[in-house]
Amino acid sequence: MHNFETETMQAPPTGLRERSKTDKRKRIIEAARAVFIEHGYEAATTREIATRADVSTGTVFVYAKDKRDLLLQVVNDELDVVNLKGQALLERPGSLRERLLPYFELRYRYWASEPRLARPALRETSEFLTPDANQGEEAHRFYARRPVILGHIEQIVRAAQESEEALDDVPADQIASLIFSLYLVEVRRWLNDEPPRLAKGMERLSAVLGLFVRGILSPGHEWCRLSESN
Amino acid sequence: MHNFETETMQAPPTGLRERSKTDKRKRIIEAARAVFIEHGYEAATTREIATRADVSTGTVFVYAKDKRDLLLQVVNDELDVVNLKGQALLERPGSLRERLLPYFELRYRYWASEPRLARPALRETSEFLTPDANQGEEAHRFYARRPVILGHIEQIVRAAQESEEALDDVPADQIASLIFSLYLVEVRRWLNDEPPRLAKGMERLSAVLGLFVRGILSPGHEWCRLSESN
DNA sequence: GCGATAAAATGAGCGCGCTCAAATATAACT
DNA sequence: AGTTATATTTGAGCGCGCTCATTTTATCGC
Repeated sequence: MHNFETETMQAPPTGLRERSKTDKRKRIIEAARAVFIEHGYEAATTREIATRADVSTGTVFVYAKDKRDLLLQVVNDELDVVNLKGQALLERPGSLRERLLPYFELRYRYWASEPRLARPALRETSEFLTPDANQGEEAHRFYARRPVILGHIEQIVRAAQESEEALDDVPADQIASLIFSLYLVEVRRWLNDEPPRLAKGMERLSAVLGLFVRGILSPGHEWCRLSESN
Repeated sequence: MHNFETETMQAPPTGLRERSKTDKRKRIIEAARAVFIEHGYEAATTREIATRADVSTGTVFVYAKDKRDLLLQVVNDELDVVNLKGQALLERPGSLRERLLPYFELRYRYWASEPRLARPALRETSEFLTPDANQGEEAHRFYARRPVILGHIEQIVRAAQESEEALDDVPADQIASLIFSLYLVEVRRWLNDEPPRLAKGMERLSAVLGLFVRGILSPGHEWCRLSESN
């Protein structure tokens, strides 16, 4: 309580109030991250998160709608970074495989880095959400990334169509949507491995995508050199 | 006194105890079904289920490991029937599409009949779960159906390969697994519609499967007459 | 019939996620 | 500086899923 800060150097453009608010928010989601990883999402208690963030249990729910929202806040910022890196990757040229796999590998790498976060995040977050509004802001942030990702994949597919690697008698967005579906099922399946090995995951994803892609490749092109498709 | 039980037609293998046990089990899962449908899975309380089944709250958890287990008990019996009908369907001849779509339609029909049950059942039940043992008996029953379904699909695919409708340079089980993945994503997406319309669901599933199947069909064959592939 | 024994049902109670009336801290005004 | 108005925090408390020591009930040898 010995706060003699009245003498501070400059007029703070951000009032004390606002600053302590963002401080608190940061403390809370950092605490949440730590506790989720330490005990696992289900076993983690919001009371412990509150204690570690040095706030009361009530305050936690001022900054997050519910426990699930807390989890999504933890991953959302990190996933935004992943998406940015993914976007950067789009600049690089290459075959369908050479562009698609690194794009997904980025995501696999992130999920692998913290399976304790990844598993519940992908579980709590069910397929192609309800457009329902009763979901909370962070849930919307989470789902808002999907059209972005679909856009990226579509871009890659379209490029392949224009270079005539892929047939263009099917709209790129349909192809992108199907590829994304396969990605979704495969990450989920992979995350049940203990632990999820990146190489194994990419291998299986490549196999599945390769199998699909046969149907859209132009004659003479192939997904993968040799027959190491498995 | 007049204990002429020795005279009864047969030795009763079911004592009073066992009979009242199965009675109770039936009452409980019927109550669960009703309450889940009435309030939705999340909002339903085990206390209300207990009351309706005319047992104490504790008894509910003698017959079910937890709330989720209750849900799975409700759907498991019904899904076994669906699987049986699916198996019967395998007898019928036809093209890949003519055999695959009715097979999945059976499942769509079931899920559509009670979306209040379907949504949480497919949500609580995450992708290809951990083969972990800490899951409860009913969860295992649920997942044990997957290899069966995969087997059915594989059978259909293999038949198509043998009739030379489909190429046989890819193992049927890989194809089956991919088709099942697409089904999983599509039902989930469809179940977020309010309400889920069977026709719409089958249309989208057909479109997605059609897109995939291009890659495995023999030249001269097609998934779907005309270009009503959407 | 009547204890003895084992199986099954019970419900008070625990810790959880989450709420909200009240308390407290900050800002604004005179 | 004091007063009022507003934003923020608080924690007792609620209803939930679930447990387990205790009580109730069915079975069996006599």
